[in-house]
Amino acid sequence: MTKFANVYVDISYDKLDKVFQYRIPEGMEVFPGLEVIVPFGMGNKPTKGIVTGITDSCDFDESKIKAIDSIASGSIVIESKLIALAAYIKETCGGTMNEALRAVLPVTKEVKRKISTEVVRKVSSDELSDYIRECNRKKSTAKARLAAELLSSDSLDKEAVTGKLHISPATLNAMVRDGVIDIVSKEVYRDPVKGNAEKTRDIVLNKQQEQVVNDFLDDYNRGQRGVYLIHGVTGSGKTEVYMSIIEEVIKQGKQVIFLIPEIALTFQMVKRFKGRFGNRVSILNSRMSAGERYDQYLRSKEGDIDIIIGPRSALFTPFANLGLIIMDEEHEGSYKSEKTPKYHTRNVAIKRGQMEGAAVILGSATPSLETTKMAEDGLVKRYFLNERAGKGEMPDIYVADLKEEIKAKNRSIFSRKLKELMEDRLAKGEQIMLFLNRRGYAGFVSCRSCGHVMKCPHCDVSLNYHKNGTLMCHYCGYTEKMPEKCPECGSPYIAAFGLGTEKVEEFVKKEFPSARTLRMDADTTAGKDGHEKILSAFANGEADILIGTQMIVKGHDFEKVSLVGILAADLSLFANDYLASEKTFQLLVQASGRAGRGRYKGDVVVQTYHPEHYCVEAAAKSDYFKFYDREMLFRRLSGYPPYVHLLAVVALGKKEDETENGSNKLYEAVKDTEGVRCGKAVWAAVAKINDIYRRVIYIRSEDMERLIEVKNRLEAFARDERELRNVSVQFDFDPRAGY
DNA sequence: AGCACGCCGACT
DNA sequence: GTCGGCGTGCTC
Repeated sequence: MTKFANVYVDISYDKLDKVFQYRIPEGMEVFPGLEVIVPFGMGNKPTKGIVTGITDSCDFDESKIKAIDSIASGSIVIESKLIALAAYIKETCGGTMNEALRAVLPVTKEVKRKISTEVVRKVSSDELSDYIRECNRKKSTAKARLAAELLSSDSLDKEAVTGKLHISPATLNAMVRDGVIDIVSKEVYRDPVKGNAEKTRDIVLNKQQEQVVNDFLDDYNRGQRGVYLIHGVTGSGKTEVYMSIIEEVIKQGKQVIFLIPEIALTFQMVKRFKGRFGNRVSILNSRMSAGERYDQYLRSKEGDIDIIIGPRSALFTPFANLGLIIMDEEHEGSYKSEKTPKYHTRNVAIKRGQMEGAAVILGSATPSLETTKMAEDGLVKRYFLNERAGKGEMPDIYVADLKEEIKAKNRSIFSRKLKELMEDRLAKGEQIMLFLNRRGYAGFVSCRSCGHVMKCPHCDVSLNYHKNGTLMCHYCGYTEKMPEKCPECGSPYIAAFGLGTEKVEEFVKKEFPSARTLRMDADTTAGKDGHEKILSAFANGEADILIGTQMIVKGHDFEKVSLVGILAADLSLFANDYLASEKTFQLLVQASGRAGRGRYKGDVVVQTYHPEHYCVEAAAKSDYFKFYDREMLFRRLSGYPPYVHLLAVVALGKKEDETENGSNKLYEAVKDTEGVRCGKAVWAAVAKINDIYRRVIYIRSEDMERLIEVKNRLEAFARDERELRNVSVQFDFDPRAGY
């Protein structure tokens, strides 16, 4: 009987996002997940597509059905489980199936296996010693050199032999003829994990950690596969708990996905894991080469590794028998995809866990409100770790009221308390981290005469001043020279306001001339291993003070840091964003967590104009639940997640009027939907980015299903409505970014 | 997206 | 009279 295949044609175009049916030719073996070449369109252009299903009958005019051309060579077979996961992502997050398929496919094409050539010794050590003597007698120094090297190891990499040892191919051939060596080529996996494993020390769990491990494994061994939260203070040893659990899970022949929020954290995590689990651990991320990625994909499929470590894309590693997904620092915003489909890794991880019978562990010192709410609602089993595991004590946290500093005529960016502690630490040779949430030299540039603010011509934001005399847009990267006079009124009194990391560095150099500084922000980490270089330089003690943005607070563990200064807590606290308090709280707690991880007692200074803000107060006392209760009250009263679900419908267009008009049409189409509350279409806070205009509609409902229905209706509407043909519509459920 | 069909301006 | 402009519509 003729069979038909449902094929998603791999063209990244929204309006083509549906299955096409093709006849499967006699004798061709086709199954879901396979990539095939099909004739497409009037020109029967050979086009790659992904088979998502096989049917006996077709729902289309059979005379128009074409046959599959061939099976795509060198393609990746997607597990059918991952296709189902892609369908889930498409349904719950919006976007096209093609986009969802691409999201679950960290590897898209086969890359030729790397061939490694080795020089292998063929004779015993004794015979080899004789051979060396013989060579020396004949003055065959090259042969003797290689043979001597082979005394201590059975085989050597050919590249090293021809390179480091300066052995010519002719010599090698002669030695093959002499019968002492062989040259062997074999396919190997590329190893993306450079550097050596951290030496393993025996990890002794404290009582709290042990309890968590035991309780989890009790559940696990009974076949229970739920979602767990480990809420542990910074330094409480969550990683040791994870590793003990992982050890047991892989003993049962299952595999583990370990998610981290950022690629930059891979290195230090993988070092610890390699020490414990050897080469059964690997990594997967977008900075790896296509070949490296392909190999890790293959290794996971073929059962060559048990643990994969990586950012959110690693969630889609094709393990045969997935037993556990761990999401470290689960509160981090980077777990939400910023491009369509805008899925949250947590939701997809929980879904994959359910689909494949794997447990999910979420870990954080400052869990997201969503997760804590799930725990309070009994949907997530929660463990607390409230003491530091090692010798480190919790740091003392001082809040410096910047209003008081002004009253005391302190014009420095450092409060008196911070300055005093910095001097103390510099004198003792301990390290300091200074955190400021704004890169560049200063903030916006404006004219003191007329108030004109320098803005990006492509985006609806002000330009930031950088020290080399350029103005830069932090949205699109546009730069221009700092003008000498105001382009509006001609006044020379045009100047930069506000404080950025570059300027902080300058202040430090002025006030602490002997201190060595390092700066880490988007500008200094642009290169390939930018993060790593700066972090390892700091870890090696090449600087006394590390100055940086967000990125310095994430999970790094520096023994000698005993002081953390948060220069302007208000910068993120008063961002125009319902997540401002949550982000600030997490930041303050995580940043404080960097202090006093080793044998030095840590101090933290938080500088703010609003010491009475609940977010600052709770962070200063490290009181998560004080913050949680206040913030949940705010979310409930103002109608924000996790109390309700929020859907941002974003209309994007090249023309201002088309975008405005189109978004208004979208609003008209949904405004009377039952069970949802729909805001009018308004200009996004940043109304233009990269010359694309942005309008937004916020829709709220307690019921996620309702919002998904709304999304489906709007997707269909946008596809069919003429006035939306030049406007693209994107969906963002429970957005973590403001629009 | 691509590609073809289709109905209006400046060219051999 | 025709070559080609890209608006519109379709792709199993």
